[in-house]
Amino acid sequence: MLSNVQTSKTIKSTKEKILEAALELISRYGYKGASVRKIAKAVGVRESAIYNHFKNKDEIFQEILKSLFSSDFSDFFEKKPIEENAKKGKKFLMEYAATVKLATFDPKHEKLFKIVLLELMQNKEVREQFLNYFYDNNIKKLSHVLFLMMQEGLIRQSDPMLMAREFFAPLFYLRLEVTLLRVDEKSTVTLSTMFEKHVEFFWESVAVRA
Amino acid sequence: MLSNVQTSKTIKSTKEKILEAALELISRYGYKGASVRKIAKAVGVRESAIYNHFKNKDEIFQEILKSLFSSDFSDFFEKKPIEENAKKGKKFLMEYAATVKLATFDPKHEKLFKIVLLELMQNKEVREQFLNYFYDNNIKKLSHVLFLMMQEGLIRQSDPMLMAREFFAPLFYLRLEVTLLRVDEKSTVTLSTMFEKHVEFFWESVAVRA
DNA sequence: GTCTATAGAGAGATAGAC
DNA sequence: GTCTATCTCTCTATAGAC
Repeated sequence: MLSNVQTSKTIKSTKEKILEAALELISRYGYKGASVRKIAKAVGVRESAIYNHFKNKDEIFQEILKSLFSSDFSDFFEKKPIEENAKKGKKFLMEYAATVKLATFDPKHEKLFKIVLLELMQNKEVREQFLNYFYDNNIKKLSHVLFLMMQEGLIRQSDPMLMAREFFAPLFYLRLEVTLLRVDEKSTVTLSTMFEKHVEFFWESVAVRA
Repeated sequence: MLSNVQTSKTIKSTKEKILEAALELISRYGYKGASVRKIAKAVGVRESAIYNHFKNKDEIFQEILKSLFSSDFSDFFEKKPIEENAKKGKKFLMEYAATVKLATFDPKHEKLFKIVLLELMQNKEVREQFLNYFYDNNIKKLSHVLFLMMQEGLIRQSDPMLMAREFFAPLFYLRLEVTLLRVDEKSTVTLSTMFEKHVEFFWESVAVRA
């Protein structure tokens, strides 16, 4: 697990250090570009020492893969019953967008997102996790909430699945753009306000006026 | 230029063959994964022969880079004056979506799109071309058309730039999903109808009812 | 568990014969 | 313009001493 890496004062084991260095390097250079040499150097050990903790390079990557899609929204939908969320209407969508925005600018999540982008075309596992993750955790659950909102009469009738995609896609594209700009350390101020603007526009598009 | 590669009956020069093989291999394995060895093998010559046509591997990639963003929409906005497009309303948006759909399923464009995805995080040039291309050729020009549609009273008043993003992002996300599915030769039938559905939904969201 | 040393494969690129 | 041969570098991974 990479989750308790940040727990301060922890005396990191070599294994933890390897995972940390690998995450950093792979998010920068991709799987191929992040050589065992570079990882070892970043940790401060010899290459051979790596193999005391992992069978091979791929096992390091597999360990990181586990945390790729586990964090962002794992408990976003769980913390409150979905019916409650639906009643909140626009407020819920704002919270959702805020969660995406947070993940976009959070260093750890940013690294994981970069790895997804880097390996999406190369790694079948990443590809399938990507498609499933966004489908299940975003489109599918979103569509459920939207369906309930339709029943509440808050938003207009439409295909909930389609509507969920329409809500989700601009957030994804926004996240992609921000991530790319940040790679080159370019300003993202214009884009960072777009998360909220998107929700406003979307709500304007679907809300049923009383 | 890669543009006349398809001209049938052409006796392809070695240089053309190299570019063709490189396009294929890079779109599959990325720049790093497409080694000069593999390219030479695909062409049917020795590695050293490659260097008679290109200074180095990077020069091959640069040649391909040129065609990355040149094709899709280069003349889509040019063939008709923008004012005419605006008057067509929903019909114009349908044509636009159809163009994206066509590019999504066209083998040549698909390869180029894959290369963009593969190198987006690795190559600064690709990154900048990506951001500029989608901004200029899509968001910016789209926003112009949408602005005119607002003036015609066809659609509701809003920030044209924001609206252009809202129209564009779902198409991009759709293209991404389709491309990923096709890598693993999975069915894309459900998604392929989404291009039109998106336009319907969008129009429903912005159209001014008479 | 870390080190040195090394194997073995694959990468990009060049020299020189034909 | 293509070939053979070769150089040099980097990569993943292992053996064996400490």
